[in-house]
Amino acid sequence: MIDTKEALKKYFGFDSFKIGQKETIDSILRGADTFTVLPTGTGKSLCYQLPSYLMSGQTVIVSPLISLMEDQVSQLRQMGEKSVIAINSTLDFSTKKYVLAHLKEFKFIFISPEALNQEEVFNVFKRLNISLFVIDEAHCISEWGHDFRPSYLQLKENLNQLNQPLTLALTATATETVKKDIEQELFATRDFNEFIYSVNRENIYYQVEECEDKVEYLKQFLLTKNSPGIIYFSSKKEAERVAMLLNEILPYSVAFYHGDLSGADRIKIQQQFIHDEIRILCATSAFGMGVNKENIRFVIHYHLPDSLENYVQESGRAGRDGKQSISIILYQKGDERIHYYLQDESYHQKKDLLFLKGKTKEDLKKYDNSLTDIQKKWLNMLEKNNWNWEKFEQNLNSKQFEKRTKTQKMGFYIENKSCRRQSIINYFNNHYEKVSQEICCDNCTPDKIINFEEKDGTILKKEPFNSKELLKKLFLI
DNA sequence: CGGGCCTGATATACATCAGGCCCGGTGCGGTATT
Repeated sequence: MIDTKEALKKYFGFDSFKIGQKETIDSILRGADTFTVLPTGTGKSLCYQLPSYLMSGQTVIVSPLISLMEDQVSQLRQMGEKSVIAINSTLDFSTKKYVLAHLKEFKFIFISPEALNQEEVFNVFKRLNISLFVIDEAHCISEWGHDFRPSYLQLKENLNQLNQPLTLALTATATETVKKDIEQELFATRDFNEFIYSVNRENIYYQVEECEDKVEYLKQFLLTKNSPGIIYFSSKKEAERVAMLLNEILPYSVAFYHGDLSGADRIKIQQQFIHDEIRILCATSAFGMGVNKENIRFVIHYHLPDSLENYVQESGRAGRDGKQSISIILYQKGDERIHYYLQDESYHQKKDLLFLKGKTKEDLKKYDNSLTDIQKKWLNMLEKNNWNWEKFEQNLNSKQFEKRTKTQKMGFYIENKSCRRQSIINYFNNHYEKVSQEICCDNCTPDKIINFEEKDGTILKKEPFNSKELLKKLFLI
């Protein structure tokens, strides 16, 4: 038996494992497919990096974001690992050709599910010697696979064609739905080990505020604070509007972050936030995955999150350093309707596709220009699945219903008068876990004063460059 | 889905209301073109 502890010291310089790591690594080294759920973002990459060093073949890591891949690549390179590459659209044509021709020489290969499904790429993967196939942020299969990023549902077929390599799925979100989807899509015909750790984040206080004037609430809250925080919005415009407003009245920088920003702006703002040059970020759900900022003291939801899964992901970005932090949802009746709309919207896009049923390939070419991106991808998938419309329509209806139900449950959480922490834990199906904390939530311990400010926190001066940048953006619209 | 806003009709000189319209998240990709 391999001494994993010795390997940990040798390759990473650590003396002991963090929670969940040893169990996961031992399982992989025994040759068992593994599904691991760890609550925070820290320490998950070691779960595949260490076994990778102890096995002779190559490790493939499927990752949802280019920025995530690049983080991991540079982290490995910093450790002195040269044999690492990310395959995605940032590679230019000739580099990509070169990399594919020499892919056998790389130990760690990061790739997006879309890139993996390009024919010329996948053909190369078939000839690799894959000792471990990792799906990082595996909840994306359930969250995005059914509509937003259908390539995630191709992984099942990819694994088949690669002769079922040893597979590891990693995530921080594991409701029954997510687990079911991952089981079905990745481990359908195989036994696998499952390691699920509590979602409870003891150092986060949970609070819900029903309020008419959310901006006023924010002003009151923020004027007495001096710590880094994120405010989540379900609309890009509103995130920008509130960021501008707060930037005027607060003595430090507030910026906004959403999917319309260019890649360069995203990187810049994220870096400034990580280095405390920007103190508060008004963001949509575009922000956060893979962001390792330890000292975020509060996460406020200006709008209702669309599900407890996403709420836990987003609020969980507070207090990575283990210090007392707070998560507040500002709720106003009707906040949920945008989610219902957006869920309908993606449903209707699928429904619009149904009129293509029965048409020949030649017929379909005529419509090609009028189809949305996502519709084209569905057509692509349907073709690969021999035009199984029946299955397609069934999925369409059940996924729509599932998403709506999740938003409704988020609404129940708001109204709930019992312990919020316990509600979250129950939702993630850890019913046997009973919590009781001195500092817990607004329902359990409303009288406890939450002091999460650093005593010696100094107010950094405003970055003039950045506020100018924000103003420029506003006037360009 | 549903709140907010504009428009036009009504009925009568200033306001009210019905009806229509608008708006809203997440990312891969080598799309074709100035």
